[in-house]
Amino acid sequence: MPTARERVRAELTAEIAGAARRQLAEVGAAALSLRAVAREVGMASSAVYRYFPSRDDLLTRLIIDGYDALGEVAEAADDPAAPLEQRWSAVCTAVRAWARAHPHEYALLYGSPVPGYAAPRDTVRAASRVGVVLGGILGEAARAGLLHGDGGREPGLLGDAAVEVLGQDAPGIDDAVRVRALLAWSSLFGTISFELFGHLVGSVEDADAYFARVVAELGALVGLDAT
Amino acid sequence: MPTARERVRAELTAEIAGAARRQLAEVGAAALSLRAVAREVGMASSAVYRYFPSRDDLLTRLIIDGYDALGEVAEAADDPAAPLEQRWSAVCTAVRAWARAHPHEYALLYGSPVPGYAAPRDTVRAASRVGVVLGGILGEAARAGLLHGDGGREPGLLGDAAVEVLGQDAPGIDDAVRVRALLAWSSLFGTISFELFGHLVGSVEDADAYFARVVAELGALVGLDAT
DNA sequence: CGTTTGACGAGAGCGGTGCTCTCGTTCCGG
DNA sequence: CCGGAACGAGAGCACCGCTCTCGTCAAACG
Repeated sequence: MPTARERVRAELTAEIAGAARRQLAEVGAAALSLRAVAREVGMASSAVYRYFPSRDDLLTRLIIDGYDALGEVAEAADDPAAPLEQRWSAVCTAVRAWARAHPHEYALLYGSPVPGYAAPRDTVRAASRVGVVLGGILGEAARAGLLHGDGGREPGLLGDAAVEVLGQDAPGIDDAVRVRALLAWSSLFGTISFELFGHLVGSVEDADAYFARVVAELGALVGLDAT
Repeated sequence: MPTARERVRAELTAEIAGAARRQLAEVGAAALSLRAVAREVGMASSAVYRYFPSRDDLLTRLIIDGYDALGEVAEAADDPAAPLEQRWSAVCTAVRAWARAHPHEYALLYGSPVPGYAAPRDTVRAASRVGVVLGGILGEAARAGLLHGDGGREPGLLGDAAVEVLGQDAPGIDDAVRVRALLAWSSLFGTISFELFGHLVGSVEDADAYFARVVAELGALVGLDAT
């Protein structure tokens, strides 16, 4: 049961974060100014420090919110009743659409990390949501017997997170499959980053069609094409 | 024939850029201060503006130098006499090693773009060097008859740059091969970025072994494994 | 050879930033 | 009811990018 004071504090904190998110969308993380945020909400700049100890903490909040927003988009785009390949494609496309709609926010999440590597716990939980959705699809494919590795196991290669997202008990899953899943995940965001950051200018004309091909190629890489 | 004045000017420009590069390696692009660079070279901050019109121009210079350094590393790592798969692996490994040795510089090149998308001409020429090396390997593979697409051609999908790096006249090259080449390129840097930016923490334990597997997987994706 | 012109370096200054400190006010809980 | 904590505002510090002005010095020109 939050007191009235805690309620209004939470509201003001959210209002500051909202103004900061608007600033972020306009000018990007590098140019985001705590003073400008304070002006937008009508406070003295020093008052903002009652709610966020520093500019980096404000950015960390925006990072967490961004991961959550992207994760929600990914979860909403996943229709468990649809065929696996279609689910994979839908989630990838939704992630790309969100990135194109929020380029500065995406750059904050997947571009150069600006604080000295952000706060661990809250950040990683929110950040993992997209990976959980994609991993869930691949895990279901494994349970359907679609995925095949070479049966090899290399202790010390991967971490717990990579093992758990696919489901430990699924048949046909080994380290080769897990590596391909991680690679597909990295490649999805690598492709989106290259598109957004301008590295594909001159090489790709029809970005939509190219991305569709990439998604299909990644699906085939992990083994989703063997329907 | 440069006059003496032009010579000393070029030297001072290079000295400023060198100090800036040192600053960049230490504190990163976001915290790079033109005034600190000026202090390091023993000049007034206003004097630096005689050589670089703005901080963004200084960063652009660092970007171009960085692309050139990385391109040189990639070219030096490519031994044309080696087997194709080994050449591919050697270049990828060299690129990753450079990135790990110069994380802030790498982040400046492949992280969030900081100026309003940098100057076009000089930047893209320097930036393309790594792609040219990788594309050259794949083009040679195509001329050796290793690469096979589906024969399809989708006009308006790709740009001239994607067509030229692989060599237009090589047999067996179609848009499917070119898409896979672009994907492998994006995936290489996506993997390196994920590693450097901390997105693989918890999922990958042995980063070296994981990267070796990824490189092999990407080589197989484009068709280099069919030796 | 003398003069002039232009490049150069230094300094002051402007508006902006992140952040700290102090000082009234206001409101909640014992 | 009253004391302490939370709060907002303002001043101030050090730093930033960038501009402007003003001596100086060297190269180029008559």
